[in-house]
Amino acid sequence: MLGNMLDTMQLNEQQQKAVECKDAAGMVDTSPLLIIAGAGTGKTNTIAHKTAQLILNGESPDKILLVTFARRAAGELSSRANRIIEQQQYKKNKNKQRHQPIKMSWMGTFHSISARLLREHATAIGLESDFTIMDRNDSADMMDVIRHELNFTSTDRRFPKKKTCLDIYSRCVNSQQALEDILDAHFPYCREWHQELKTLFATYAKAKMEQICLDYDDLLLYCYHMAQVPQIAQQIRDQFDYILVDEYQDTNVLQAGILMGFFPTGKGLTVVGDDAQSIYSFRAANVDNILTFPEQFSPPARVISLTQNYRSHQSILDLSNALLSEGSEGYKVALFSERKSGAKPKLVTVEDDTKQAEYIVETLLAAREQGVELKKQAILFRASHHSDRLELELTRRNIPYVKHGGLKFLEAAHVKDLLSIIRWADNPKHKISAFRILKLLPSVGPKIADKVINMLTEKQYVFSELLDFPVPALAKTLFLELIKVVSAIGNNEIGWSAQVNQVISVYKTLLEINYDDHFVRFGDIEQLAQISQQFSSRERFLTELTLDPPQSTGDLSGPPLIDDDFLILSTVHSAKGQEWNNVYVLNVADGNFPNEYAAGDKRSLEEERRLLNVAITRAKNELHLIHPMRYWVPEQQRHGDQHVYGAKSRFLTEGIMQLLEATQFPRRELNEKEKKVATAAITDIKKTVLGIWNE
DNA sequence: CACCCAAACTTTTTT
DNA sequence: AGTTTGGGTG
Repeated sequence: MLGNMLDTMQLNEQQQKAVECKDAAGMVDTSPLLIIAGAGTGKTNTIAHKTAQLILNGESPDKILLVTFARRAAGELSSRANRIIEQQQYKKNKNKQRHQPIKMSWMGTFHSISARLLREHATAIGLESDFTIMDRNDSADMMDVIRHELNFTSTDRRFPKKKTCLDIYSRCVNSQQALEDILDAHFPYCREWHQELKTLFATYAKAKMEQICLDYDDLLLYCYHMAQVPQIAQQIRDQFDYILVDEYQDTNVLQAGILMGFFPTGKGLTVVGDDAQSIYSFRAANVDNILTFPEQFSPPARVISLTQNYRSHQSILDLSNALLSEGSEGYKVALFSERKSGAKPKLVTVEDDTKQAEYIVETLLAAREQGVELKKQAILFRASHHSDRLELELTRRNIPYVKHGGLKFLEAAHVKDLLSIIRWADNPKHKISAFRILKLLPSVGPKIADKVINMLTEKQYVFSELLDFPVPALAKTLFLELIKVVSAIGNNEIGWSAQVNQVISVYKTLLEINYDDHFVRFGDIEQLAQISQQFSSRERFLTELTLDPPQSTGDLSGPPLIDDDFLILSTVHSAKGQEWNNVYVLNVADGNFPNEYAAGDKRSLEEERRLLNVAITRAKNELHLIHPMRYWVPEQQRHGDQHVYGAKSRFLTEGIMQLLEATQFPRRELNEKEKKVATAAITDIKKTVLGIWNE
């Protein structure tokens, strides 16, 4: 995917230096290292080579810890490292014997590695090792229940929504900052609720403990605190000789704290990243982590920059370089490419989002005519809903596409239902799941569900005790069936695949009762059953699925999509690490790039600049920045149906404009001759259309 | 107490 | 356009 395939086995001088890591005397150097890898500079390849090199030198794969940003990247890295090892061994002894594929067991995201370390060392820190991991939705639901219980909802002023509450909480944890500071900086409109929020969060934390649940933030938080326990830290330190961390620019205080806690001297530690692509501050990522990394150690860590870009041609890089140089912080590494010629990036001004959609469809179809498959083109945008108008147009014209960062498979109500049954069986204390399932029974609502859960608590979480609970008559049969299944699963009376079958057979009825479109939904359920069998156990299934949710429905069924050629629609955030021949960026106007909520604060503004930079540097050949003069803003309901006039993005300064080719769409009026043809044609067509009635 | 409907209110990006 | 809240009905 990345870079030029021909270059896979060959490294340039900078990459070689980053891989080899020897000191002046030619001795192996394990002192801390920072690799600044600009966009498209073959970062993945370099890390893969480095890993392969270590293994070829005799290092055990089990002693290498590889931390990536997303699971996707981990898979790519591992297969590439294996390819390199295979090639090298073949070169060395020319034997036909294929080596056993290396299995890197310690490879994953900070969250998944943390989960694993916590399960292993749970007893040492007084934690149950079979904790349930809650995804964002579970956590939000739990927040919701608690804020109702605390009576924060029935007040004259409206309390923040459950998701907002969770966002605030999450930010406090991940940045390790006080609630008041977070509210002032990022949620000023919730400031008045700070006392209630504090109570809410305290109760939420307690509830999680009672129900043996850890949310995403807890995984890091617990691990961070575990790293402060000297004996455990030492044990984990001894477990690893080399630690490689990718996308370091997007780590937060907790993640950096985990690293520094376990590996304070930085021995064997390599972090890789690009501060110019740090775009996750809303998740409390802190660019300072990468900016100050070298000074964390004495002597300071070495820094190697990769600056040769293998993706784009020079005029795209010129734009990126110029954009970044107008920013106010960072390592400011200018990228260069050997491809000196290429079309100047375009800034296309269109009237509104309808015209924007038209322009894109027209241009990308023209490109396809020229031989650029849809797959090699992508539409990028700031927020998920920005592509709504375009999606309509694509559907109308039968252009297949896949959207990343949109509605997730796991967010579909029926998928959540099914998972809830399994989760509840897995962890009877998991109230959120229990509540969700029970409410699906006919004539069972919040009150009855609550009673059932209380009963279960009283009876020490033994499911069979529920069998004679007085549920409403209508619910009786289903209720009994449900409890029997859940009980059997919880006790592991049957194997994993039988468990799934039983759950589905109960849920099928519930699905039919609760959803009109149950036919369509059942398809997803069957798909989920298929996926479940790829995992060896229930615990693995639940953990993996919450930590690495599939990006789109297409991910699950594998490659056989509707068509083999399809267009990619993606948020800029989800587009990280990817590349396409032609890239179209939607709504490049003030309000989006930069986002209006970020424009006030200097640091957020810089992040917006980097976000635009990420979008730009995805393009290999053609880059189209589209600037609608008016666009629809759904939040602006104050005056009803309203368009907002998008001012030109403040990032497009005069210097930047020099590097862009500014055009209009529609390009021009028809000339006289064309007008005549058009008029004649439409007259004829109208005649024909009416003609059929006049026969 | 469950369920349905109408009105009010919305801050983007995601492991 | 989707979520959340409150009110009315059965």
